[in-house]
Amino acid sequence: MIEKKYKLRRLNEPVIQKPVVDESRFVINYSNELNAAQFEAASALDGAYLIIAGAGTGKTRTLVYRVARLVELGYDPKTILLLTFTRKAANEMMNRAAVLLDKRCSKVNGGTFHSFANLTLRKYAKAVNLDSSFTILDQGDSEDIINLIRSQSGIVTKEKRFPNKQTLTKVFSYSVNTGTAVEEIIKEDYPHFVDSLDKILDIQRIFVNYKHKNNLLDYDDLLVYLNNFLNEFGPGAKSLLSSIHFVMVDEYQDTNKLQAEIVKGLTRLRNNIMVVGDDSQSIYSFRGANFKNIMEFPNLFNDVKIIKLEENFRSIQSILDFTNNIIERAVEKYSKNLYTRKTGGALPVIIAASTENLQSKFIVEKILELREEGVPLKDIAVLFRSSFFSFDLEIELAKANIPFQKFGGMKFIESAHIKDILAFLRIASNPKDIVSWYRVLLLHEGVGPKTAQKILDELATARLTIKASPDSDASFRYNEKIASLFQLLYKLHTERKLPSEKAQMVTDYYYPLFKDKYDDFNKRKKDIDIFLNISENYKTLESLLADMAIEPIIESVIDIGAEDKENEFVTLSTIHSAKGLEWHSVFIIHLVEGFFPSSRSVDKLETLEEERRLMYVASTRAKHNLFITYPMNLFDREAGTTLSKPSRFISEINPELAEGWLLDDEYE
DNA sequence: CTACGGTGCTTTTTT
DNA sequence: AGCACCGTAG
Repeated sequence: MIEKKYKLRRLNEPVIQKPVVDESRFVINYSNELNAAQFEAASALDGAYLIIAGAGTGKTRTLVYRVARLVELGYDPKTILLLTFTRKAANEMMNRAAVLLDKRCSKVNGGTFHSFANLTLRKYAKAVNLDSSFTILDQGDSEDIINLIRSQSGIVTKEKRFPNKQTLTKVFSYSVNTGTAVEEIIKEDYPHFVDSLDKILDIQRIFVNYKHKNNLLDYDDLLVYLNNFLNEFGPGAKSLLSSIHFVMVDEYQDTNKLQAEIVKGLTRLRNNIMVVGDDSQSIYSFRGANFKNIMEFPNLFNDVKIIKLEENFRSIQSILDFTNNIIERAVEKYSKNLYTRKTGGALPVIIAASTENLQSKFIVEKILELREEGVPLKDIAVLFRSSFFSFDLEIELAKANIPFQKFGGMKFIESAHIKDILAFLRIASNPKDIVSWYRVLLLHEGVGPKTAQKILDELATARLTIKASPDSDASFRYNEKIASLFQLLYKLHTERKLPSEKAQMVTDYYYPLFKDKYDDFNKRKKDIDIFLNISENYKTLESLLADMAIEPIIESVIDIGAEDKENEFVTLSTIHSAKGLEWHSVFIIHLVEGFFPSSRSVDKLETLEEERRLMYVASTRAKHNLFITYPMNLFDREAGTTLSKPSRFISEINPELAEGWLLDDEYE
């Protein structure tokens, strides 16, 4: 803490930087439209900057203005690299900058670490010893492969408990992202598996090999390869870096060690880096993010200038008091002093409902009431810790005919039927993609794991290749169905057609299998239509597949309530997916000890602290109204008991900062 | 070797 | 409540 205070003092030193710029040369009046701290950040040029931006302090606005200003100064927008947490965030920023200045701003090089890695690696594949047609594995794909290895290697015995595929995938990924040895993670977080360590490492080794052999990259590999590419600093990397003049990273508190290294690597040529973040909003530690990253940033670069944004433009005073009270209890943080000029409005409300269903009914009524008062549905959100918390509410909203859209939870591309279709296309793009082969083969009647493996073995020894029909001299006799599958794949692989045409071919082939496989195929069919629509936006199969893996664009329609999803809907969202967004009125539900904070987080200080930051993120989304609800009886399937204690995050709150309501059964 | 039905187990959060 | 794993029938 003492150290931090010292660093902050540098803030007040006179700004030595840059010859004075004549502000009148700009189209935009920067100093007028930004406050002092924002202006300082937005007008920064060369050098390293850390912007500590509290919730609602106009972080995005500041970045947008900086982009516009750099463009106005004559820098080529393509030389500005803007790394954000989601593609959505990047697009939004570029659009805003384009509106602010002109369309030059939409040419800015923006995206997530992963999407940037994807594009870079495809372009410079040779330099990192990759085939540029690599396939990207999402987490489910990785799990499938690990599961395959796990069950085939004969490593797992019934007698002894062995980590399941999710656990293994998590451990490996965490290891890569944080630079921690697998051994350490097992010892620390899974001590009961210490005995199996050797076998776990075996599986990891096989997994790494497997990916390499089959031209597969998982999310972590994208970052690892990019980092290596930058570190080796060969001709390719040099040419890339010479085309990047400014690097900006948003949501820096949610980057991990590997990403920090990449940032360092990206600035090898020019030391121009600006990172923006808020340590109090770091909520991705399960992905290896470490909020200490942001605190260590000043040690990573020379002469880091720290700028703090502290004026909150989002919330009214009573909400700000409430959220400050939550975060004050955090054990470790940069000290910040958020203030607002917005007064008026009511206190946040804490509502106790006797049951979960009553909680839902209350929210429905309140939403209707707000709409009466003129608050559009789009300005209302219901936030929760885990996506299944909203199941009951979804039913009630549907009954009341309130349109809603849910974010977080089941993704469109994670649904089995979409994964099926993608598997065909992935083989067409990368015939070495064994996971997809496996998935596709298993769809066929009469083909189980053994037969699939047999076919794959034939493929591996090249006795079998994708041809119009399987080799007659292959040692295995194939049935007609498999023969027609091979014909399809052959066409997909060789014919020059648009992705949408290929997608259509797959759908035609898949439809009968699909109808057999799913009882609810009618509902799922809509997803397929959506997918066909999406595919029309792409010129190459590779870009379609990469985007589907890296940028989960939309939600499965199965989850969408009413029809007019474009216009008016209430947002239901996990807190994680609500990051960076704001609404006039916000509900946070299920504030029950054991649910939020989750029972698996309360034993360790670090994880509990993260839950607290989650609560902070959730409540700082509210501009005007904040409703926090909890059912007094909530059945916990995992524990098999009913939980009834209000979350510590509400019982700890200074009672003067919120109003308390008790719901009885009048809603019944 | 696959299909199928029963039973127990699991369940944060996401690129 | 939905999926993964197991045992059994065909």
